[in-house]
Order: sequence, then C-alpha cells, then structure tokens
Amino acid sequence: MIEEELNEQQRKAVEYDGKHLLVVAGAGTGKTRTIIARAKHLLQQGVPANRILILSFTRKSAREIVERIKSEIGGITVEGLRGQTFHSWCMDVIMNNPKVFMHHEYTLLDEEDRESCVKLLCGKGLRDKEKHVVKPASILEVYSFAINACCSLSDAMRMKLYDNASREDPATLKSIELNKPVYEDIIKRYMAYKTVHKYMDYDDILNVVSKGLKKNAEARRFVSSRYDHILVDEMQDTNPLQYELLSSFYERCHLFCVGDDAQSIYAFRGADFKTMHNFTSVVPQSEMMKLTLNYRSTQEILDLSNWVLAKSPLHYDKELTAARGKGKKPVVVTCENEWDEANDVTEKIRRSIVDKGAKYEDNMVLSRSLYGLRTVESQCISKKIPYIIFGGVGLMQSKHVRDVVSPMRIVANYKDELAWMRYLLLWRGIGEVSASRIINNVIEEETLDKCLDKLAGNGLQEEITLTLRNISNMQFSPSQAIAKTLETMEDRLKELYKDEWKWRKQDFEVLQEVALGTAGIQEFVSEYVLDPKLETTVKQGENGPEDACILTTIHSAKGLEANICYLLKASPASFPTPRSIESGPDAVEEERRCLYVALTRAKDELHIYRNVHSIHVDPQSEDPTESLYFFNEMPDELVEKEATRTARLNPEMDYQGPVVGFDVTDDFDFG
DNA sequence: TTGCGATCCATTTTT
DNA sequence: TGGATCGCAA
Repeated sequence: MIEEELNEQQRKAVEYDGKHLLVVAGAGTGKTRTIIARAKHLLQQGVPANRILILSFTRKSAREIVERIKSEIGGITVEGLRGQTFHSWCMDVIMNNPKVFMHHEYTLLDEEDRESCVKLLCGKGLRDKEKHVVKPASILEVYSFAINACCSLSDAMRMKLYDNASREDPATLKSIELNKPVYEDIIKRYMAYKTVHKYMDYDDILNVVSKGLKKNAEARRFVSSRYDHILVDEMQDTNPLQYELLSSFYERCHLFCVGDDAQSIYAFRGADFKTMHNFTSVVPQSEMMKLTLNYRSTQEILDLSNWVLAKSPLHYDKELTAARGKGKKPVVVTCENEWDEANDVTEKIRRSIVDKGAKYEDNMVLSRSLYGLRTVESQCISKKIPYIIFGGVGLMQSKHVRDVVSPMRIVANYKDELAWMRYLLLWRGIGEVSASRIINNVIEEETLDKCLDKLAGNGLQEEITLTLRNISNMQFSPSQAIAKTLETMEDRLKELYKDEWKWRKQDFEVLQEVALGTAGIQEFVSEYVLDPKLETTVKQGENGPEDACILTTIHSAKGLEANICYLLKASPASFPTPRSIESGPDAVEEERRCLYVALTRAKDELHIYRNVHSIHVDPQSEDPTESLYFFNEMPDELVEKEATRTARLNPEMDYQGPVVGFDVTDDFDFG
C-alpha cells in the first residue's frame, strides 16, 4: 500500500465532516489523490463501499480513479465501490428502477444513429426561413445544448447558431423567432420518433433520471437512500442538467466535489465554470476549500502557465507553486510547417529514448484537435515509434465494426429500424428504397423468428437471413456469434473494403475478446454504446502496448501527465482559433483554459511548437487572430527559444532572438 | 433504383 | 487527408 503523505490542505479536505464540500484544486495539486484519499478515509471510518459513489465526466478518469483506489487500498474491502460516468450511472438507475423511469427496455442511440435519425426526418436540402441550409448536425447540437444547459430553444439557438450574440440584439432575436419553428418542428418529430421506437440518446439518459427524481419525491427518497457519499471529479465540467441531477441528493447524501475553474473546457456541452464559483450559495450546507501546491511540474512550467492565466480578463485567483522546485524552462520551437514540426517532435522522442533512457510513455504529444495529430502519427509510423492515440475514434465507431454489429443489434431488438437500415444497405443490390420496403414488411411481426421467416420469403441473397439466424442461435455466446457472422459476411465485406479489409479484419479479434466479457448479445450491444472499451487505438506495437508514447487531444489529456510534453501548433489562428474569436470573448477564454490545461500536463519538459509566421505577429494588428494570440508579449525570461533547421534556413525568417539548443548534431537525419 | 466515379468540402472538443 | 455529397450510367 502506498501511503502517500497528504499536505495540510489536502488532509483538511479529506477529513471534512460537514455536509457538502467543494475542493477547488489547481492543475497537478493532487485532485485525484485527494478523491482517492477521501474514499479511503470514508472506508476507514466504516462507511460500506457500496454506499460510496464516485462520479466523473469521462470514462477514462472514472476508470482510473477506481483502479487506483483498488491498487492503493489494501486490507479494506472495496467490493461494491463504484466509479462511473454520469451517463453510465444514470443508466444503472434506470435499469434498477424500471417502474419509476419506464425506460429500461429502450435501445440506446449513439451519435451516429442519432444523426441518421435526424437526417431521415429532415429530408434533403432543408432550409430555414432565410434560405440558409440547415444541417441535421446543427439541429442536434442546438437540441442537445438546450437539454444539457437546461435552457430554452431560443437561447440554445442564440448560443450555437448566432455565435452567442447578445440577448438584446434585435436582428438576432428576430432571426431566431423566425427560424425557431423550423428547428422546433424537427426536434419534436425527433422526440416523437424516439418514443415510438423506444430509443434513448445520451441526453435522454441524464434527462430521464434528473427530471424523474425532481418530479417524484418518493423516487428521490428511495434512490438517494442508496448512497451516503457521492464524490464528483472534474466538477468544473458539470453542466446544469447534471447539477439538477445532483440536487436530488443534497438532502440525504454528502457531496464531495473536486474541480478547477481554470480547466473548464466543456462549455460547448453546457458546462459553465462560473457555477462553481456559486457553489456555496447554490448548494445548501456547503463549504469550499482550495489546493494550491502543485506536485507535478517544475516551477518554470508553472510560471508560464500562471502567466497565461494571469493575462486573462477573467479572474481565476490562481497562482500555482511547485512543490518540486526548479527545473528546465519550457522551450518554444519555431518550425517551418507541420511536417517540420512533426519531424522535430518525433526526433526528440527518439532521442529521449536513445540518449536519456526515457520510456516512450514519458512522451506526450498534445494537439487542439485530433486532426492536428495526423502528421505526428504518420511520422511515428515511418520512424517505428509505438504510440497510442487518446480521444480517437474508437474501434466501436469504426465503419467495419458497426457493419458487423448491426445484425447483432437486430437480434437484440428486431424493432431497431436504424440497425435494419444499416444492415440491409450493406448488401449488394439493396438501396434505400428496397431496404425501407423490406423493413416495413418485416418489422410488424411479433417475434424475431417470424421476422426472419418473412425476410427469407423476400427472395434475398441467402446470407442476409442466414447471418441473422446464426446470431439468433448464439444469443448467449456473443464472441462466437461474431466469428460466425464474419464467416457469412466476409465475402461482402471484402468486396466493400477491398485491400483495406486485410487490416480491418484484425480488429475483430479484439472485438471478440471484448464480447467474451459480456453475457449475451443483448448486453454486448447495449454496453458498447455506453462504454466502448476500445476507445484507444494502439498501433505500432513494437514494444507491445505497455510502452508507447501518447498522442492526445487536449480535451482527452485532462487528468493525464507526462515527463516530456509537446504542444503542437501553438500558433496564432490556432490559439485561439478564428472560430472561437467569432463566437466572442467567452469562447476565447475557453481556448485560453484549453492552453492552460495543455501546459500544465508537463512534469519536466515542455516543448511548445509554433510556425515561423508567429514571430511576425503584431499585437496591435487589426487582425484578431494576431492581436489575440495568447503568446503575444510573452516575457523572454519565461522560455528558451529554438528553431528547427528548416525554419532557420527559411530566408523569410528574420527572427533576431537567441537560437538555443541548436547545432549540427541537433539536426534530423536526412538519410 | 442502385452503384460508381468525380468533385468538392472542411477539419474542436465528449457522453 | 479523406469524407460526404452530387450527378450520371447501367
């Protein structure tokens, strides 16, 4: 057992014995450690493990916390201790209380299903009253925001479609009022469609429980009496809907919430970090505490992070101090373009291994977007550097896996129209029209078997029915069902994916592995929507998956740390993005917090990349991408500067400052 | 109606 | 870079 020392602030929080507590914890101040210590403290006080609930925002951190508790707490039984996302917890609540919520036999829609659903309802070429094209995705965005932020449709439209324009702007208001019926119509039809087909989307999971508990005092009493303590991680990402949900537990449970307002980067999902500032007035009988001592980074890295935050017009009241003391200054690397950047990053990674004896996993590459990781990824491949991508499209979302899962979904719930559609369209000779006809013909039957009999009567290719029958006969061995499905579908899949099939096929071995952990088709298909266990993609497993460098989006990096961090594309027009500039100051500040999250991941070394053109940026420029650039006017003493060879050879580059850490041996290998 | 090829498009972030 | 969409031929 690792008995890590808690500092005074942490200990006070951990041993808090009032009702509700919010711990405002800066980056690297031991947020997770505090939650774990709290859980441990409660267990030692004799609180049964099954009366403690740990909630987090992402699956990754929920999983990590529970794993760490299990490994760090010896001697006490942690059986029944649960760490879940808000979504998976609410799903459990729905399943355990079927009579209260009445949604236990609904099929979950994932993001893609949901979009095809709305596409269906929109028809093609839908336009609003001002003749602008309305994209199904933006309807969903507005709808989802309204639910999560608990706001009106008009407000959601204003935030999402009108760049968060002022509430008073008459032109905007007029436009919203004019177009609202268009959105309202589709949304209503979407909601009706979900009800008819017994579908539930991500937002419904929270909404059903939150509203259900709020309305029904009896249910509230019953459900909340299941727990004594609720520990909430990443509190700054909690949106109004989740607040509402938690409010049903104020009375009977103790809340222990941990978060950092400066790391709030989920405003696009309705989270508002300012709510955290009001915690003590919103939550009755609550108190607030702070953690300010940083254990992760060296002072130099924190100095830069503090500077970024201090330049914000918002007041974060944060000045982190490094418990570890001095180290190396962050390095700003100027490069020519993204290939030059990727080359330099991968070269540094390679050298950290060869020269310094580091492991691959000591290296973390951070990017604003998934897209931005591409170049580094391809360099990793050509240089044979093993890597893991966090925040990537999981295996479960990939096309070929969904293809194979679709017949399984049909068997799990043969009324699942969307699954039928996807499955039938796969086959040669069946397009949208025939597929709809077949579905209408078949779906009214009373049992799956009758359904299949009727399907067979349609004179279709034999494999279409055979695949479904096979799965139906293997209801309780999903792994074998996958194998059998591959047999009957392989010819068609080969035809569809051509030479890609060779590598796509390998994914199914992993999928079968996952399926072994579930009791049946039913469980397999519903679990994968909520918790696709394969959300990371490991490639280039030269040293096996145990040691690989981490490529991640900043959003997925929250809670992670690494000795050496590389922040990509920290150039103007990237920090902040033009898009956020258009959306106003709030969005720009969210970008700043994003940058802050990125900087504070680094323990020892931080390399910040920007392109050559960033050097010419004029803070007085008319162009907001230049004037708002976060690294404008950065004091020289905070960082070291260097340039890649290519950038340096660029004749246009008239950078006068010192070029540090650059010599011939520093260059990359052209051969 | 289906399926293929060409063209154009845009690229935040997550449950 | 690929992805989604559009238009055209079978």
